[in-house]
Amino acid sequence: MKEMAALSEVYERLRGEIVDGTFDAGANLVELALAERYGTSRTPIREALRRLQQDGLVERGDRGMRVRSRSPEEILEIYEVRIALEATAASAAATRHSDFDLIRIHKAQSAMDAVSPQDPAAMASANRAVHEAIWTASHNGTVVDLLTRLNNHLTRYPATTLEIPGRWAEALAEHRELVQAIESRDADRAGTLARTHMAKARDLRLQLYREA
Amino acid sequence: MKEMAALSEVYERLRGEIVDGTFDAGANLVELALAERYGTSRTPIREALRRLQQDGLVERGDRGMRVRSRSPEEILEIYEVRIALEATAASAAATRHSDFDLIRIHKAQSAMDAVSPQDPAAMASANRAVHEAIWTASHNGTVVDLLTRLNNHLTRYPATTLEIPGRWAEALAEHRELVQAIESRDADRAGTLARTHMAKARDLRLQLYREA
DNA sequence: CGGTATTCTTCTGTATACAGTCGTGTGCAG
DNA sequence: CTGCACACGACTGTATACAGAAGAATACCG
Repeated sequence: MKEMAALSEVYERLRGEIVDGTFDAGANLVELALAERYGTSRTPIREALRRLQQDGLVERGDRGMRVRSRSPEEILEIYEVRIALEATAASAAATRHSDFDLIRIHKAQSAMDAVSPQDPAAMASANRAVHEAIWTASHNGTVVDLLTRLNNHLTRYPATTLEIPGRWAEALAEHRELVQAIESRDADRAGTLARTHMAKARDLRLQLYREA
Repeated sequence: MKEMAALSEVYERLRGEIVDGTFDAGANLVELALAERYGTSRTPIREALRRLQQDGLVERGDRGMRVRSRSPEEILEIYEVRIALEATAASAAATRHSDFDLIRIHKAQSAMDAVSPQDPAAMASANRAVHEAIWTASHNGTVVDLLTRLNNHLTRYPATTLEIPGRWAEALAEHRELVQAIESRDADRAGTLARTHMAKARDLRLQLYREA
């Protein structure tokens, strides 16, 4: 195995392991332990931690850094922002999409259609791919960037709303409608559909909290 | 002079000097030079640079870091996002503001009324204070955080739209209307007003480009 | 046996050393 | 005078050394 650029390498791995729950919320991140884990010195670790701090994934405790934990209220706050940004992305995509953007969106959509509704990981990732294709079609790098980061916070909480009975089919239908609006360059409609699509996701998340 | 926590100290100073134009766009940031400038070693400098990189204020060049420059297109992209987020903040503020939030907003507003329309720096900062008071009233930390960062990118470009003849009075009027909507807890109206207020700012920015 | 003071350990923040890279300038040959 | 090669200088990426802070463990005294 070749030694990679430890700089972004460490950042990506650490981010991944925080998002996928390897380190759970509130866990103390000890630099030396991480250095050993990733086979580097403390220096690249510290830089990765600073970047993650800026992402809001990690915060300073009394002693060093720890994985930031998010209250249910904060999760809902994040959804509120995501709703607004997804709507913005969708209507921008309706206005500015290229022909190739549509190809990407359709591809992601068919992939999502083909996923077995029994495989939560595949479902989550296919769903995400569709959204990302739409973001890209917005041709607004800032929107893409912010939505990508928000997702780090939302995917950290395992239970996807897509696993709720009936939600998968519903999401597929909502995507279809949304994509259609984008294709026909109806910006207002695309924005509205994206908004209600994401608002539903937020409500379902709330539902999950209610039941738990 | 007491030696401060160099960690966040250096980050803040460097961010400030990038935003206010001390280092202009595209400038090469040499670690050793910065270390000398701030009287520390390279270590805190590097960590500040990593955080700024994550903020999008700085990017990796072939050789080290340089101040990221933004094309006019990108500036407009950022406005697009800001419009959406300001609308979100305003309608959230209408829904969730506390009594004290209103006090803060009114204070900022009177301060803005009292500013001489001859002093661009004071105008910009008073205007910003009003917006920040509204952000705070949204009680959505994520929105506040994102808007704060977007502002780093927008304030970097000196010419404020507020200096355009007639715009100052207009902005004051728009603020008044917006605050009124927030006070009367009319979320839809607050969102719409914020949206058009910011959209106007974007259009004026575009106007500035057109003339330049 | 309980509480408090003190030492010990651990870990971070900062500085510095070292190696590798990239660009640049200089010297040598044609 | 020009082209190429080589060497030098400047900077980053990575590792490590050192000091100080904060918590934990322990010992001492009531």
